[in-house]
Amino acid sequence: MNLEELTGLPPGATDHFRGEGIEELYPPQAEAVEAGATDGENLVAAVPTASGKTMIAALSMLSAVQRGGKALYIVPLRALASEKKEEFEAYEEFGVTTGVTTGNYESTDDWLATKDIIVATSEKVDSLVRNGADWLSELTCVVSDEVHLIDDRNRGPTLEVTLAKLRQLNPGMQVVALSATVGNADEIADWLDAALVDTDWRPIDLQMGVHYGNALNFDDGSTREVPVEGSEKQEAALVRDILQEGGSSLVFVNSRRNAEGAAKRLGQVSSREITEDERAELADLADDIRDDSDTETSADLADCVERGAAFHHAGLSSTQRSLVEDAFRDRLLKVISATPTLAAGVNTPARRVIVRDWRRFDPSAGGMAPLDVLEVHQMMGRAGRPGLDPYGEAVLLAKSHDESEELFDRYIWADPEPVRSKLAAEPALRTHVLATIASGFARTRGGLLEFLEATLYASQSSEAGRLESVTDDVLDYLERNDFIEREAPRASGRSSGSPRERERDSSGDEADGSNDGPFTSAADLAEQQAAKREETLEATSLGHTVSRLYLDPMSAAEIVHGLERADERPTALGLYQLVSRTPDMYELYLRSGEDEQFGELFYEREAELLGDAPSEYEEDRFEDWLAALKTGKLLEDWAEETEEETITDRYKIGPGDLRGKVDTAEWLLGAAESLAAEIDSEWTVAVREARARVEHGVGEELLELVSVGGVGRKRARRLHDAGIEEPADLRTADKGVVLSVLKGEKTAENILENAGREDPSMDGVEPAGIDVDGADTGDSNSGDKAAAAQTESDDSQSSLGDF
DNA sequence: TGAAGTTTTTTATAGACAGCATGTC
DNA sequence: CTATAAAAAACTTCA
Repeated sequence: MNLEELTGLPPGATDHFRGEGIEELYPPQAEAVEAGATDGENLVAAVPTASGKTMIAALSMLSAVQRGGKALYIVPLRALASEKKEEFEAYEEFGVTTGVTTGNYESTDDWLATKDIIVATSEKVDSLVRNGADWLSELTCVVSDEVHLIDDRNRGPTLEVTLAKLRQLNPGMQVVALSATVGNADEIADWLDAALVDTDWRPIDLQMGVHYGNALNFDDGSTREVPVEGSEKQEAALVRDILQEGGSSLVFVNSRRNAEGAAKRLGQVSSREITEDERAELADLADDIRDDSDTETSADLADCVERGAAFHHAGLSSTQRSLVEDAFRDRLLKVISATPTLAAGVNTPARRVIVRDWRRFDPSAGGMAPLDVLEVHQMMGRAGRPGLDPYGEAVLLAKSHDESEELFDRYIWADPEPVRSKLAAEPALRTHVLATIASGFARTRGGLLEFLEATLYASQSSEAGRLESVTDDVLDYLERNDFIEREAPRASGRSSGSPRERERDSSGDEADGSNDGPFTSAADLAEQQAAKREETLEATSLGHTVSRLYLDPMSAAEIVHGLERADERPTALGLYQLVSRTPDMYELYLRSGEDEQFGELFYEREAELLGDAPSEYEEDRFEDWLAALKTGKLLEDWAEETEEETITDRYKIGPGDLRGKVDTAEWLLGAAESLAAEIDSEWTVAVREARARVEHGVGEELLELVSVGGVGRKRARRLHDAGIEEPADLRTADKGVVLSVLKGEKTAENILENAGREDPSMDGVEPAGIDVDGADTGDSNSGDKAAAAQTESDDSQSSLGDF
């Protein structure tokens, strides 16, 4: 199908696409258009990665906008949100505007309401639905990218429920679901009342194969010699082989350590194939990486990068991740070894993809479990850049002939697994049931069940009554914790109930008519059931707060109980441990030996912890408690200005993990603050302070200073050491002192200006000797020395409790 | 006896969304 | 119940 044949797009859109070099639609795209993508028809497109799924979405959204509507594009990752934003912002040249909203992107409701296309993560959309954003009801088109993630145990239910709610909110709305090729795209299409485009067509050839011995055997029967020389590993041979043709490669492994180890070894391969110019650019890139964070992980990464290789996993900071991704796309980096982060994330194609490890440690399976076919296909789909590579190659590694055969059967010839809803899992249900009640989507038990019936879970579930019984358990839990109130309807049974639920009544009792059998007991039962369906559900004020804050109700319950139990003002550590033991905090596991170490810490500081510790004899629960204490201690270290490197070293985590923990704690403590206010706790201020300390990573005495723009944890400490204790001091302090503390004139001027000083200019000011003004604390150390001293004294990792 | 080299045992294991109100070194 | 790499420990070798 030719671009000219498209109708219903905004004027200028066709020219825009032609400007991008698009003349003709790919077959799946044409098929989507024929199925009504540009006419507002529902559509499920199950096509491989990089086969132009975004174009299908774009055509649907643009035609919807042209008809005067508004479109929403749901992505699974924040990184994808910014990627799509860049892409869609180009539409502004013909007058279609784009806005993004994710947890950390700035966005206000009125601002979004003016945009034609909005990009958001599924959680953010869920939150918007809960908080009743007005513009949601103006949507005429919703695109859900990577919809197969409904299968994900943690985040799938959110997407599923969100889609169901959006559909209930806007009955005529177009739904376009983009999926990887999965086993049951037809079921998803059924659920969404959508047409189905299901194909494995790809714009460039993808050859899949298995490397064994010295040969690479492809699925089309062809073979390529790739000899393994000397003691090198298979992946090294494969990387070298394709690099000599000028192609880069992507190696998927199953652990962070393996990713780092492989990158180190592959650096020896890649460093032989880079030019002098590239070497210089790589050195710059390595410096950028070192600048971002001075931890061991960064240093290792920088060392690899200098040789043209890199590793990629969630322990990297987001800056480092995008530096690596960009450099790889620019062909500067020749090879990346990565954990599966990269397969799901932003687009980073390579000529050759090597799936080295196809098994992964899975505690629930009791050991190593094979990866899903879907997952391996997602990785393999990263092979080949349309228009740039002649073809893509995806290679699995086998160590024996048998394994080679197994890999062909298991992954290359195999179809991906079907997508199964995970909504019935209790943690998911408890969150979404509360949200559904709080946002007024359901006001009776029957209404709730009716809503749940519209989910994929219900359409896939064969086990009758399962959803209902789990729902009842969840309702009990929510009522027990004071999040909802339930009220039985008046005994008369068939009365119409309260006025506001009348709207639901007509559809809520459809099953009853057939029950007028001769046996009164059956009729009684039916009546009882009908009565139960009319039970009213209402969120309490606390329940509304929990739902609005986007907390797991269980987290909220834990925090509320913890605060209620506190007789004295809680310490920072107490609060950090409290939020760390909620299910919303991603767990930090205890390593061997650490149970003892943290057991000791526990006895030392038991009094600070909120609520009752589980008995030591309940091993599992006690261990969880200690694990939370470990996380809490990490946060306390951070809030006591411990160096980043000391922390990453002590807890054996990457810089990205530290940021992640701090972010989550900040969010949870913010929520805890609202909860404290809600229950009239007297510790609201303590919570706020603990949150502020985590946010900035500083001690209590620096909180005022860090509120000045341009002053972070390090500068604040140095200023404080120099006797400048609060923003007001900055306005009167001797400029020489300020300059010597802050280094750099521009920084100093900028900070003084932010502090509201009238004459921030540093012209002609000489730095004063630092020890001139240390009088206040009697401590003449510069911040540098103090920081250095701290690092040194922290070197003994074995005793955590002694500072 | 002790440094250096080799084999065996032990150990550990992926990912990352959200509130709210603005900005690190 | 499954794997694998790296680190640590145990053991061997040789001057």
